[in-house]
Amino acid sequence: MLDIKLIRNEPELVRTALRRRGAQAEASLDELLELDRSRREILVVVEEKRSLRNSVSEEIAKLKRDREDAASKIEAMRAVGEEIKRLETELKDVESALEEELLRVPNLPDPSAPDGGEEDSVVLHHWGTPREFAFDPQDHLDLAVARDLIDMERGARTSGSRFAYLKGDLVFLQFALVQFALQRLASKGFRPVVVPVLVRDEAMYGTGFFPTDMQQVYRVEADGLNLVGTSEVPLAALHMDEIVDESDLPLRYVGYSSCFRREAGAAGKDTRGIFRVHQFDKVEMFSFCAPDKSAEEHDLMCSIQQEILQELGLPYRAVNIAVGDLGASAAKKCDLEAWLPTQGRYREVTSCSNCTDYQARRLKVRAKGEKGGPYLLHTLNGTVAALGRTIIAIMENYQTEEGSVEVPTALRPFMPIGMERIGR
RNA sequence: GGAGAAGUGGCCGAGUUGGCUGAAGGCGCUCGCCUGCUAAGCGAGUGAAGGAGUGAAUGCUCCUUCCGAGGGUUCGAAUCCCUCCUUCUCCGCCA
Repeated sequence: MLDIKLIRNEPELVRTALRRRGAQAEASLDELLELDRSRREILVVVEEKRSLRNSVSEEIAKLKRDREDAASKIEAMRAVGEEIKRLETELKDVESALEEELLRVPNLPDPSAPDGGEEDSVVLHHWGTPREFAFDPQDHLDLAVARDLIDMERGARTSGSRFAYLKGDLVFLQFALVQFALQRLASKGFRPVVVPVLVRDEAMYGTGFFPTDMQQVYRVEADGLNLVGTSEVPLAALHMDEIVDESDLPLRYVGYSSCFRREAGAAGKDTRGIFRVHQFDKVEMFSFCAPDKSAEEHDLMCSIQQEILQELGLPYRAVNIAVGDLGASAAKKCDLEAWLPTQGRYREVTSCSNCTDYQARRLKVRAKGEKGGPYLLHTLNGTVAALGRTIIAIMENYQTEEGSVEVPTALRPFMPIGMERIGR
């Protein structure tokens, strides 16, 4: 959420920034300003009346204590009370309309995010050299099906399309990745957290997934809860409504959870294998930091992501995502795309966003300390390991001619003893 | 799921014949004083949100709201009524 005061005082600055996201992002700006104006107009009147009521009520109390007659004042205040009630209703209507509009306005993009849509994202650099195969490489699903490591048919029978069973040694690989990722991040000061995956609406609104991306979310209507699409949601909500001590910053967490996405609108896209499924597991890092430190923090998180792919020996490229492709809450986002030999291209495996104070304002996450305060923090999130996609990248890049998969050396300490190869 | 109890400021904790309590008292914290050091002691300060006014500015003045959340009763509610949420205890069930 944007600061209404910023919109009020610098409407043109906001308009210009939002225009980069597209016409509809700035569409509600004028209506918003009008609602804000009328809110303050009504507020002034209400407060005057309340002030009057307060002082007269005191007089009434005094008269009653002295056992004098207060009937005429009480009678007068009855009318004022009704007037206040009427104005309060009016005020509340305006305020909820304002709130509703405000919740739909996306974050202001960072100047360093490139203009344009998906195709305008800027490749920052490459790492690693895609392997030359002396044979025809197979894709992850062929490799896995041959050894019954991924079962899409039965997944579909049980749960529908885009659900899978992961089986056998691939399960060990997944948990090796989890251990590797968690330990690496913990050693860098990120506190491991297993998060709730069912969350209240507040957490969804607070992180900016509601109302914009409601159609992507599985909802458990009976309990009014939502399945999270990423542990970013419960991690961000961890400090909801809190004023933390500035000296504890930055607060760094690494979460592990299953993630659930409806993938509405992705029909026909990436239908093969487990590249795009409704349920996958992910290790995610999250940071709350001081507002003047978030650019630095973003760099740190991006470098951690790269370090991990490098240790896994997966060739990748880093991409600065264009404004049109940013989520509502991100001011800036960088993806890492790993090389998939059978697709002959780089595909997204991690993503790292700086949400500035957008989520913090919605969630009311603040700090105070020497700098004074309470002031809003900045929040950042980044993938450490999206297990499904990382497994795909490992399988495809580390496959052997006979169809087994070598385990990257970095993961071997976390595999069953002696297991250096999967599917032999 | 059933039966009870409770939710007040950073923390503990007063506050039920509704009115002068944003909130006693204590702890903690900050600043100052004092003291070889430390401890103790003394003094002052110490919640948040919104709005109006004022200033070049760090600000300052005033008002409103907030005692788990939302409604209601009343001239007036932390105090009375209703709904919801959360926590605790006991029982049942269960990974």
